[in-house]
Amino acid sequence: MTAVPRLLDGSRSRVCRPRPSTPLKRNPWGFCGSGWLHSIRRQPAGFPERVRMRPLSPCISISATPSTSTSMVHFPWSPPPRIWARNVATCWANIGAVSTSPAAKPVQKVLLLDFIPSPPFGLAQLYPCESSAVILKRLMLRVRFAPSPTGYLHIGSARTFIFNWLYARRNGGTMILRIDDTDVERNTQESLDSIYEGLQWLDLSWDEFYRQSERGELHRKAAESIFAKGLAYRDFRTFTFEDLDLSKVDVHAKFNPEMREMPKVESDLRAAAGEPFVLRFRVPRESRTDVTFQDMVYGPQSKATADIEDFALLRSSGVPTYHMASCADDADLRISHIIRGQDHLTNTFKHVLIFEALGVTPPNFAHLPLLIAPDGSKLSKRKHGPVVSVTTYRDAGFLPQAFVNFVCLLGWSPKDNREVLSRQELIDAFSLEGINHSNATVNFTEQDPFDPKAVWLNSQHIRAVPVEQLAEQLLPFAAEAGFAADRAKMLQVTPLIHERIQLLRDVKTWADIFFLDPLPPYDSAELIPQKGDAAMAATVLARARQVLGTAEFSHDALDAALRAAAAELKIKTGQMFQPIRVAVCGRKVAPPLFETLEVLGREITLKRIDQALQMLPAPLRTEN
RNA sequence: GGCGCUAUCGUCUAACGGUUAGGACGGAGCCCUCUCAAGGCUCAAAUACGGGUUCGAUUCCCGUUAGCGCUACCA
Repeated sequence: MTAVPRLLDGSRSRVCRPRPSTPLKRNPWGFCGSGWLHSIRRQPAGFPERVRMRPLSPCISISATPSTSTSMVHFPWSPPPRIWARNVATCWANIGAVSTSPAAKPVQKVLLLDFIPSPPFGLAQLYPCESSAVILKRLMLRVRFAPSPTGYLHIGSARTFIFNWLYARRNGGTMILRIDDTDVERNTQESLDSIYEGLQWLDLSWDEFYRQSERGELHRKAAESIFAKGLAYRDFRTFTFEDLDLSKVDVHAKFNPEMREMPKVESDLRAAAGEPFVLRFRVPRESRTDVTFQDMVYGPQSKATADIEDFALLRSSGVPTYHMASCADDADLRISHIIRGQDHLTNTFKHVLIFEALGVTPPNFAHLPLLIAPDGSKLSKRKHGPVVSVTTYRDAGFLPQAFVNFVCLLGWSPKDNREVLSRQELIDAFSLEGINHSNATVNFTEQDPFDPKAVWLNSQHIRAVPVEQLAEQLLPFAAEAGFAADRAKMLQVTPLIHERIQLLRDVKTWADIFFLDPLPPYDSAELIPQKGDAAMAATVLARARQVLGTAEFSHDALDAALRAAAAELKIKTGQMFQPIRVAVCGRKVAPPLFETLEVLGREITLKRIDQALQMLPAPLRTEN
């Protein structure tokens, strides 16, 4: 009970401005009631229409007028329970960055003890051991994925999204997608499209959307406020990245004493004269010896202020740097947990300083071990090409759930020896404690672009897909392979290849025999059975032709008839079946024979046997 | 160069300071079987190195080595 007001007392800075709330026209979850939809997912312009039309999937939404005493809250984790709660709307408006209803009054003392559940959906049912304070904390949990659109979505960034997403979904928090597109020159629309495309394929949702380029004003204001507090200074020197020799340069050389200690009058004068400058953070070195924070994965971290250079906040063009923009946004959006790649671990010391300068308590940090290539280098599109792109996996016929499964196992483990996990199982099992500290290698080669474990996981997930659904998913890959496949035919074929394919594109190599006519040419030597000769092959096929001319084309009937024929010819079943298989499939490796014949039908079967017979010398009369 | 992070089979990983160091993928072999796949069984395969602390170290501490990251008016 004491913890809650502390969370609500407004100790965090309120840089954000209220956004207008949207009147609720149609409640996507089917419960009625007039009121306001407090969580709106803003859609970027040029957003793919299909995604745009999907129902909102906000993490929490409250529908009620804040003035009424009863509100309804929707929790997104499944199964979605509905909980009656009181005063949550005002409470949320007060604490959240999502939106502020004009009618919402700041209520300091909103206790979630007011969060009185009424039957049949009691909080006790949901969280038998948890207090309201814990639940409030869950509601306030906000994570973000902040890619910069400078290339396609690759496997590493997808993993970062997924870990954020799992954490939000596991704990009932809010997932935010923020495009960090401040570097105008390097950003491309294609890259943005690729990110959407990848996330859409993976069926990963987010609850709020922002574009950093639209929030420049906020970032600049934040930088100004730091400058106003005397925590930053103007640096009028100019040098380029090329001037720097990283192997020799010493941070101490970048303290810029002459700029750092420049009298304010002089600085103001030169700025007023229009001299360009970079705004640098004045890292406090006198008042403290080190910067510390607690990383939820790597544990306590600390670094001497003497080893942190006076980094830039604003470029000479006035455009905020990444550090500035990112922190200003994280503060404004009330990000509670920053989950990102370990390459930002050392940057975090700077970020902590920025948050403090902004007067904000730094969020929680969790850094993820990096994904690296087999040669130990960081995954990069330039060096490793499309093998690291998410769309490459999609186009090869990975199932999104298998991809997510695979990627989660890189640097994280449920610790109970489970490997094949459904999306829901991942959500249930996910925790930051399970993340380990060392980089993980994605095992790919030139010849084989996919990690064998990813392929195996995919085959496992394929086997879990119902036949009808799999057939449907196979259709585009069949079309890609040039097969004239329709639904009905595919439905017949799918069971035969279901547990033989590892990637959806394998339909091309396994199912061709059902769609191609005539068969691609093959070597007639293939027709000769083990321990047999061409004569035996010819005999077998001639006999098979007779039998199949009359037999009923069902599995059991074919089984009985062909086994009987083998016994009659006094040869092994294998010797009997193999020539038939090759005649019908054009190769030795194929789905089981009787099922195959059944699907192919009498006409095609006989035609293919005839063709095979023509490739062989005339059958010998072996009857007597 | 400085600073930070990391180190278990080929790869992904498990192991309150006490295990014959476990599992999975991949590899090899056997069984099953109309080929393939699946399934069953078996095998090979790891605590980077050197010092401590401890009755006992994969685990804690120090050093070495190696890898990665940051060190930009990139993100």
